[in-house]
Amino acid sequence: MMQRHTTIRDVARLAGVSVGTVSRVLNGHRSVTPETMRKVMSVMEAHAYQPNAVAQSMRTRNTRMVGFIISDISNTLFSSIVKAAEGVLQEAGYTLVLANTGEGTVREVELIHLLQQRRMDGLIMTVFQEGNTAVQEAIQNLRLPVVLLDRELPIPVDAVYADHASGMFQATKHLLELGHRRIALITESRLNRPGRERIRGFEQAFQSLGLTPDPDFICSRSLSAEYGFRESYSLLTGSHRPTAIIAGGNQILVGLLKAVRLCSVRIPEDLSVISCDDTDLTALATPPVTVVQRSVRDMGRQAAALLIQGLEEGPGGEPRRILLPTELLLRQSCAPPCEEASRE
Amino acid sequence: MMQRHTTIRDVARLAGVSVGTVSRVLNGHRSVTPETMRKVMSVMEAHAYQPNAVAQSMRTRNTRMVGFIISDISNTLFSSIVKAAEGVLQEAGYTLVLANTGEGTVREVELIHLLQQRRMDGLIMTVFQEGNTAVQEAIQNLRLPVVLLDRELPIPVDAVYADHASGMFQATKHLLELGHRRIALITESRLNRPGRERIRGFEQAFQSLGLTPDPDFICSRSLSAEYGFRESYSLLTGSHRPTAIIAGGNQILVGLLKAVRLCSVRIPEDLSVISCDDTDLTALATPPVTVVQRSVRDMGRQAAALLIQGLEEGPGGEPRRILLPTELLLRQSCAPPCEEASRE
DNA sequence: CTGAAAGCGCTAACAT
DNA sequence: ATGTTAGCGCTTTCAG
Repeated sequence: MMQRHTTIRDVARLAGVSVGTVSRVLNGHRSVTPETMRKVMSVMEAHAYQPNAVAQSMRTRNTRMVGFIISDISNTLFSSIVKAAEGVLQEAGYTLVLANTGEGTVREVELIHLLQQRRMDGLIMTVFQEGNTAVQEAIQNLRLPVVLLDRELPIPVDAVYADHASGMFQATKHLLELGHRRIALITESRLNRPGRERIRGFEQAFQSLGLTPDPDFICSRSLSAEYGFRESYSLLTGSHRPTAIIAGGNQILVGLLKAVRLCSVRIPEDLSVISCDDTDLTALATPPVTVVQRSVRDMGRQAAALLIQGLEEGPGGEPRRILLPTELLLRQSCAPPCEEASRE
Repeated sequence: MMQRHTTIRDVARLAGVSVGTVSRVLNGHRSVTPETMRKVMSVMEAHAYQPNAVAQSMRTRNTRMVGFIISDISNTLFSSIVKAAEGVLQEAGYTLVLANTGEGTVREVELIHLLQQRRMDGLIMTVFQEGNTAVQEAIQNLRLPVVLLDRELPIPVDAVYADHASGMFQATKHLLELGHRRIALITESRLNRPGRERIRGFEQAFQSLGLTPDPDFICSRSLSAEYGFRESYSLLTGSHRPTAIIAGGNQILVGLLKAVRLCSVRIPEDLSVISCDDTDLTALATPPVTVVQRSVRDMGRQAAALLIQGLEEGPGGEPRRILLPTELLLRQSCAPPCEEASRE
């Protein structure tokens, strides 16, 4: 399907030099006479010569392409990370190859292999389930620089983490200090780092006051909006209602707000709400939602920077781990629990 | 940086056959004895042989990679389109290469050339400004299947459009029928198809009732949230206030809602609002926002399908254009204008 | 049905 | 400083 393009030989012939010389011009070697250089360049210009990157990759054994494997690129969190990473990569001369897994572990392994066949120089990814050994193996056999996003695997691999525990600690503490005791947390599975860390921060906040959270109020099975809705709905309509709910993820918040609307619950009078990750929705909801925020831009940039570092330094060396801060951004979705609710 | 991988020669040697035979097995040629095949396959298996796609591309002159050039992947509209397109492409054995332009026309041309050097089989893109001749030239010289998203260029190229005019017509008509006359439209520049079409639908709705829209109420210079805020704010604080505002894009709505909040304007009592494209925000804002909706999923899928078709059929043939429907989704952000406002 | 060999476009020695 | 040449890993004639 490819057109017949001008090749380095065409340029060489037209400029009256050898292919080696053209190649040297192309790669900016110093040992080329200014005049020869000029001659070659003008031929390239005139024929709009585009070096064939595939052939270059074949020869140099690197593609300057980086694979990005992600579960759902349409999630604003991920797309923001991708954008930031792509910016850094582009700057460094790398091109980003995107693969969406759609939350399938099988697909994930397939895509790792696919990108390996396509000879990516490195990979940035966030595995679907940390515990999956097939994926772990695939990554380990890769022998490529890999950077994990918010995932902790028992293999030596670079990673960028967000400090979810600390953010969740602050969020929970905030609610406790407002007087809440019946606080629910809806977050993704503890089988992945973010879920685990959030629950840890949540429990620690209770413990710091000598309290213990109600285990029935910790819902951690998925990060989908659907799950957020289901859990919120059953919490809000159950007999033992929480006075505050923390949504551990932007999609969970979407489900939570749907349930809140359906149940005609008022925020913050009837229910205090805190979410994780700042989005258009949290900023513009009524009332604006207090969130545990972090810089997704930093996450993407750091991941890309880490990968590039790994690419340039070559294999070996201790795995690098970067922990990015989170902080509580107060808005208007939290208030002391109403007396009636507290008395229940 | 690449590891020394098992090659087709290794496999051939180990299986006691020639490289040609291994290649035939790899490509599923019928003319291979079942036994030879088995032998070769088992060696491949044993050594986890991964054919080098770069070498294959070099030889076959196609990469099975498709470039996707977009201005802002973090915009939920675009990331949803990318996701849908990627799904279809993956299904067909193509891999998506993503390039974010960040709204720079220079960068756009550079990226087109970059992806050309990397020998993409095809391109899906949405140019930043239709009028830019440098980009038009770059696309035309590409000699590759290209699919444009919501852009109309004076060159023969496939494209997928949304029927913005029709949706905007309905939206405007809806407001007019509620009694609004001072309706403002904030949308992107008419230099691009969506802006042009939206304004066309807007004007036609007025004309269908023998009316003419106030030209001061048509703001069309950008699709950023910042622009949406600025225009909304000056509309809402001006002496000649609109009773309804239509946001021509999800980011413009973000700006509009910020201005609404700042000005303490009530929706829909003081101001009716309609937006374009359904998002979490429009569904969960208070009140939920009436929108001109369309299937972004279809847009991505159709673009990918069109490209694949172009890839398989080869060059030549009339450019294909697909028009996707839009429709008005009524929610609670519109009401008749209040008397006081109407009298002004 | 299978092997041998040419060559895709480029880079990097090695010569000169 | 520049030319010559050997591959990179694969597919595809062309023979046999």
